[in-house]
Amino acid sequence: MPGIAAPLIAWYRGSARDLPWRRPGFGAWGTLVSEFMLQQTPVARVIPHLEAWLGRWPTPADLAAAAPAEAVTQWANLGYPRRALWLHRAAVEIRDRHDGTVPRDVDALLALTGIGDYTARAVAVFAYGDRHPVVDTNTRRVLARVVDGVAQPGPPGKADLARMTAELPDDIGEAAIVNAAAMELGAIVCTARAPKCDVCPLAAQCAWRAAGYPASEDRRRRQAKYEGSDRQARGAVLRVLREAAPAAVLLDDVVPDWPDPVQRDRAIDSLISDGLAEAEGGALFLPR
DNA sequence: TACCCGTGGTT
DNA sequence: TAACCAAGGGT
Repeated sequence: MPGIAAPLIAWYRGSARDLPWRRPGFGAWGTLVSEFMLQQTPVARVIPHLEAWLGRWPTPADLAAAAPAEAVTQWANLGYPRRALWLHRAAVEIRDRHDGTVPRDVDALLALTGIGDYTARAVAVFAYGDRHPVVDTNTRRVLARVVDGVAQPGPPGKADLARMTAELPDDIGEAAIVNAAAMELGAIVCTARAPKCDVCPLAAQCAWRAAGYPASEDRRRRQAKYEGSDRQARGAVLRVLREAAPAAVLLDDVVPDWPDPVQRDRAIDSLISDGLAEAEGGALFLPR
């Protein structure tokens, strides 16, 4: 196995997308915000929201000084609004525990609300240039194909970090590029559907290609239907609160014609439980 | 571990 | 057009 680092680095230098968070001097806070937004939301949808967010709150302290409601409102339709709440909490934690500076230490990053294995290492590597394995779904798919010879990766786990570490060059700068390049390759070449193997820098050494592209047994759970789901109900309720903010909305006026009133009430209760809404005096509003 | 959590573009 | 997919994390 010749190793994937050298061809990945060469390919990345010539083919990587020009993305805002890759600009020199983008800053650790910008990187952190971008990573929150990129959790399960496509790049193209993130970019305009990211720039607006950083324009409004250029530092963690700026966001920490705002009400959670403002963060949830600014999050708009990016989806998974708990991320907005968690990003706000992380900003408060950064202000209170780290003197307003995004921490560099992976364990300190992991201790922040809403930051897990991927985001913690992404900040440490892309913002601070340290040497850690950064493993996202794209990286796992690339390794599954090139190294394991299977179409799709198994379930994510701690072992992913060790196997990515094994692919990283000793040179810190090169290690950071390999992390970014594996993600980038998975995002634009080694895609889930219709991979572009004719332009892949790893095609010559790809075990999946050599094996004739065997299909993986599909152990993936089908994504739950959105139409009629609790998630849709929550989304509808939260949209009303966002559009009314900072005003509260009478409970009777919160999606009053929702087809299933029991589901509507369940959505409201779960939003309150998550801290995304508060109720008082028969009215519902975003957390202040 | 399995499941839950939004939204909109693509096939 | 219904299903798939998207730089995950918390519980």
